[in-house]
Amino acid sequence: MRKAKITYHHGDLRNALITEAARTIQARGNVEFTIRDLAGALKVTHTAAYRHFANKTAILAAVAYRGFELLRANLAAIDSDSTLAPREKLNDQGVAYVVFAVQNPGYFRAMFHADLRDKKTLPELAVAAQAAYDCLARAVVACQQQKLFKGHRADLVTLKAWAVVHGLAFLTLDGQLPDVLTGGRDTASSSTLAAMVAAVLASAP
Amino acid sequence: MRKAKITYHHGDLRNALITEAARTIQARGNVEFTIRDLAGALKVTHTAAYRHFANKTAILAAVAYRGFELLRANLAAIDSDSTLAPREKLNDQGVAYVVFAVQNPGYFRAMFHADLRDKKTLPELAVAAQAAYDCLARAVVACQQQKLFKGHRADLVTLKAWAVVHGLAFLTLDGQLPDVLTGGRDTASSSTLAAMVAAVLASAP
DNA sequence: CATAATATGTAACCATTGTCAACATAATAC
DNA sequence: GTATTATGTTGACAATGGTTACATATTATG
Repeated sequence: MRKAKITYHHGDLRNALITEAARTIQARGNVEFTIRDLAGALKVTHTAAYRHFANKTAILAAVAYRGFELLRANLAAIDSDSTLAPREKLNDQGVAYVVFAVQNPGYFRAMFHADLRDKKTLPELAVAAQAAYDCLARAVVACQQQKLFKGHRADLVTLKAWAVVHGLAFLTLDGQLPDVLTGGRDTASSSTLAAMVAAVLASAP
Repeated sequence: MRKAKITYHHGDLRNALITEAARTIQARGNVEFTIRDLAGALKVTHTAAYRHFANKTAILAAVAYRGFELLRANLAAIDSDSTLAPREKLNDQGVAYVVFAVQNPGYFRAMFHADLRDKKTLPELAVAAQAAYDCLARAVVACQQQKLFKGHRADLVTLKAWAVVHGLAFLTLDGQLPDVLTGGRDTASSSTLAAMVAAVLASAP
């Protein structure tokens, strides 16, 4: 559970704080944490955090950044899998998006928090977000090169694909899924969830 | 901008507090407000709020409840419009969902906040939410009675329809829409937004 | 080993904020 | 007109929580 290199007092307080912040957000279900609680969980004084972050928002930004990186890595793995057809890539990426959100709600919620909306001041965050989006966009373009989605604008198709999984992700996280769909099963199991998401994506309209 | 009946000191402090809370949430972009700020904006002492609400969470719940009611009313109006074909109803409801969210972000964000997730303790909130969902479900069933979406499960189709618009709503609110889509235009104009949403919904897949 | 650089701890400040108790006043009922 | 209730105010408490200044411990470096 702890970091790798214990080279100093704590070892890797910066990363530990990010991880703990994500954990806290996940536990509370909303983007709220206190520096003091993070530090307390790591057996460190709360002011130690200021050696690694300028302020609280910087911690949140770091959580979001790592989240975008993780998501991008997941999507990129599918994108670069040469055994998959374009349509499969698109579907798999959609499933992966929801699974990521459900398994990493702490990161996912941070990624879309209002305090980080001002992308101009957080350029690297915008880059990371764009990189993840580009994976999805590539899959759509590949589909169209196979004459799929004919007559549809690629950017609109991409946005729709994103919107479905983004909506599914938040509905799941916010406990809004009708019971009929989960069948009482817990969405904690990623395979169950993946099957469910795939079924929804395959549905009309 | 003020309430109708001025029968007492403030007139209708309870409703005014709800409205002001929604306004504050909208302005801040996240579900955060203080009782003191609400009261201050209404030229009332902050403790006056306790004459109408047990605590802060009760205010939030009232905001969410009114939100679900407003949304349901919007969707129900489309649902009961006999001049519309089932497929049109479904589309129009989808557009209406996003437009509602963008025009009433204060209510919309409250409706899905973590503090209200415990539906068991807030039965009337769950009822209001279900009523809104049922409008959408009815449109899907009507479509299927016209042999649309053949071979697809009605509940999955409904969920997908909900997920798309829910995702679009939050992406728009959170400022995640790629510029290419908005074309630099502001989503504040509901007609522009409606056209955009309709285009996305009409896209594959 | 001495010293600089880095990381963490101590202590305190101070603004914010939810909540409560006691009191005051306006609206309504009888 | 007086009693009653609904509504709003005053004042205060206690907890929270971000932030800073300064002291101390640990490690790296030469």
